[in-house]
Amino acid sequence: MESTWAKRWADAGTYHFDSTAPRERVYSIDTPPPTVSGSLHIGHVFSYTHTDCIARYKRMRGYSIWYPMGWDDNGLPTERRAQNYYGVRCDPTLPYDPAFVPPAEGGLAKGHQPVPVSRPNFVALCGRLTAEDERAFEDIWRFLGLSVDWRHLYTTIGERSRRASQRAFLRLLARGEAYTAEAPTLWDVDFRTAVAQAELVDRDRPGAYHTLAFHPAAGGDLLVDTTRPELLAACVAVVVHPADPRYQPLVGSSVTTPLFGAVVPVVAHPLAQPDKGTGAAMVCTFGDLTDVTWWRELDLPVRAIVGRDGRLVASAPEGLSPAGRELYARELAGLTVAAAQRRAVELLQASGEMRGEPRPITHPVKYYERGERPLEIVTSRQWWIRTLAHKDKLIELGRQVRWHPPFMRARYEDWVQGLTSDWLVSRQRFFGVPFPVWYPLGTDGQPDYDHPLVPEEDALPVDPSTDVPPGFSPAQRDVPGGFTAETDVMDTWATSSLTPQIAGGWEDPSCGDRWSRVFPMDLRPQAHDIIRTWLFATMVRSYLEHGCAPWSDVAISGWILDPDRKKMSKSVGNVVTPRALLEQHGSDAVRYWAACGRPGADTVFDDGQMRVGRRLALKILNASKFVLGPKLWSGPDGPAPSPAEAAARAAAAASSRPGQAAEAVDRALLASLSRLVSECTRAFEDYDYSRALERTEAWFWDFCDNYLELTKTRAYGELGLARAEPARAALAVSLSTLLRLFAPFLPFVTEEVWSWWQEGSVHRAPWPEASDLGAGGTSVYLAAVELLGAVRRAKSEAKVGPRAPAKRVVARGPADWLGALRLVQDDLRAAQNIAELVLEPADQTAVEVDLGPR
RNA sequence: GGGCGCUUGGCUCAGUUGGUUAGAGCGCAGCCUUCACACGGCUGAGGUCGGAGGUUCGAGUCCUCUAGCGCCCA
Repeated sequence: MESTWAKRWADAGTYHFDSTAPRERVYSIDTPPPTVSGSLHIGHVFSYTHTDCIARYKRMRGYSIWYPMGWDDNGLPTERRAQNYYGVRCDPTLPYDPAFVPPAEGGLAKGHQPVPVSRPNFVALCGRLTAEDERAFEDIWRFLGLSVDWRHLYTTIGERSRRASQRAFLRLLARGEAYTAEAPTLWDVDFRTAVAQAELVDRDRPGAYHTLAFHPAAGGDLLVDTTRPELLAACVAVVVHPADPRYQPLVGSSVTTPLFGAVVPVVAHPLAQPDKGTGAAMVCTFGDLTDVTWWRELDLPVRAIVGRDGRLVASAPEGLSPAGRELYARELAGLTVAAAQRRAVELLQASGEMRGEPRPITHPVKYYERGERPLEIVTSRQWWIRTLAHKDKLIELGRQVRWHPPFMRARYEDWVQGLTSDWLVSRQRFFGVPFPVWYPLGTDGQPDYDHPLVPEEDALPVDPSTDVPPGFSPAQRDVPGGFTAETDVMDTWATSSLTPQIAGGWEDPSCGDRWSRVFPMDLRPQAHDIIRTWLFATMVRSYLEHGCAPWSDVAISGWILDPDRKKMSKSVGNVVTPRALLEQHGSDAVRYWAACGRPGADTVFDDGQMRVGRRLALKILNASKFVLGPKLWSGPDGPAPSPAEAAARAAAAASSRPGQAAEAVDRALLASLSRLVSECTRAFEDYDYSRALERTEAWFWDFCDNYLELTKTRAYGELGLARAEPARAALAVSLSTLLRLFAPFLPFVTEEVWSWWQEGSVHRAPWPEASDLGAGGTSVYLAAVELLGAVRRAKSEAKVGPRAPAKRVVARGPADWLGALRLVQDDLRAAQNIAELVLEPADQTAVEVDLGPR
């Protein structure tokens, strides 16, 4: 069923966006592009189903739905796979080679060295590698029934993305919102790249305090505790708390560092913690982020000793004594940080300037979220986008957005409030969008970073390693008086933060005026773990480029937990692949499970719930067979009509409105249905799809158990055609309504049934209107259900079947209840095979069932 | 350390602005098979809502404190 309908929907363009719809009739979704490395997992199915339910609802409400799909192929995971798969190594200084053939497909043989390739070549290889995964992803999405308009597929490394990223960057540059600066930068020595604040994680790690003796001019010792004695040569100050009485006399004086003989000031700063170690800390450039703060706020010099390779640099920094410089060069230069620490401790112990043994502690250390070694801080030239200056505005825009669930906004605000630096967007990687920038070279061959050369917007996208800046010739590359290319690429978030612009066709003539019809968008669905990255970054870009929030609503989905309540993730190895599940249970069933997950709530993976979904889908199929069955639609002359004729009669009945001629119970049923429609509509408007599903499901089950059983005899015509017709109409109207209420959740079974008797796709059918179903009370129906239940209970206790005759049933109760029952008594007697139904006034409601002799 | 969320029958969860005997599904038990459905149906047992205190005529539903779990940020 899945493949059949997926193909028909594609052929018919059922989910196509109408690019002529005015903005107020458009509902636009900023779809999260899944990362194309490996495979989708069940968590993707979960959250994308939520979005699809919303999209389908809005479509039925008459909106033209902007619902593109994207693939996030830009980034480190793909880069690593491509290196291994093709046996290449990217060298961004090389020019493009159109005839390049990679040395391997599927991994390099042992002993062969990777071949260096230019960045454009490397990017092309990454594209080849991801193309296959992307096909598999699309397959699964279609099989799941996402109502995506596949004509608007985008990728985050594709030409459109590169053009949009570069254009947006150039505009930021022109407005001064993007800038380069030589600044302390968190650096991963394994990946050899800078890392932004949003990509940091704290991990607990063993360390040790070392107590070092610094030497005040006045004599004696100033004891300083440090976890990083290897950075002693980079020490530029000793810092103490301003209110710490122990060190008051020393503040403002100078001390000499152990081993290296540098003279450094003793300074006061509130970030020094009196209760930590001796209360005096050494400031190094740079051991951690606090050092950076001290360095900046106290206006200290730079003595950098850790290089980008994670080893101590060859030459000692300024400021050391001659003996200190020599010691550094002889003993420490070239060592890794870890080796340098061991050596430094030996040297300090030998000189007597370390007191006691190291005291082990466990403390949080900053890591790159993908990294395996603690980050170092190096000073380097990087590109930044201003965020600190816009914090207030960003928080205000966050408040303009409706969050689902609302408390998720706190995550965003906390993050924005806690920002301590602008957004670092340079990455020293290869598979990404290059900065569209070159630098002029002076006659001395030195680049002038303050006056970057930029391309015309018409020329985008460019790769500065191959393309040439305006007014220069290729021969001037890297020669004095010529130019040199920026070799860095942008952070992947700098591209994916532009998903509305990329997909929506911002400043893209080939997309016509689409942009003005889809932006600002209506919905950003995403998971809560990337609020600080993707959501935040998108907000920044939208604010800086358009001055507004990029969407009106944000729907945050939860995670999938395995039965032990652990988050399912690839690294833990507890993921379930979706394909097998979809085939085993059916897409509708898996979607049912997903849609049961409340917005924002982490949800346990539960295939029992999928079985329930499958049963529901099957029940819909069977109930529909009954309602549309020829036997139900026979005319006065007896024989059942053809299936086609029955379908036509049912369709005609479904479009009828409940008239006064209808029996009371039929009107009551439709009134109940009307309330259901109101409730579901309200729930969907509030993005509470799971409530809509839950209510519809409960109503449907009651409809099958009670109304169907109650009116079956009458609907079959056994009480005459005149009394059959209103029941048949109520059945047809209910089915039509239910199919549409279920359609966002169970697109396949509802479409299948819809096709039996209706024109067009149920997914383009109008969402039901409560007012079409009549008003009025439901008490007749409720009374009937109550009596039905009582008789069933009696039969169950007597262990007889539901069709077993009941000799006499006495219903006692208040007059209005009895009055209600009187209006359905024929149906009741038929449904439960009751010979004699007696209604007796009483204060208390009670039902007495006499099944007769057996 | 700060913030957010969760804690309702064996399991997974609903309980909307506080209001009569706390709901559902799964699981469990019993029963029922031609007439839409055994990839089924009906009926039933089972909780006093993490703990303590408070507001109120009345609290799972509001307030305070507290415990456990989870997530985010330090």
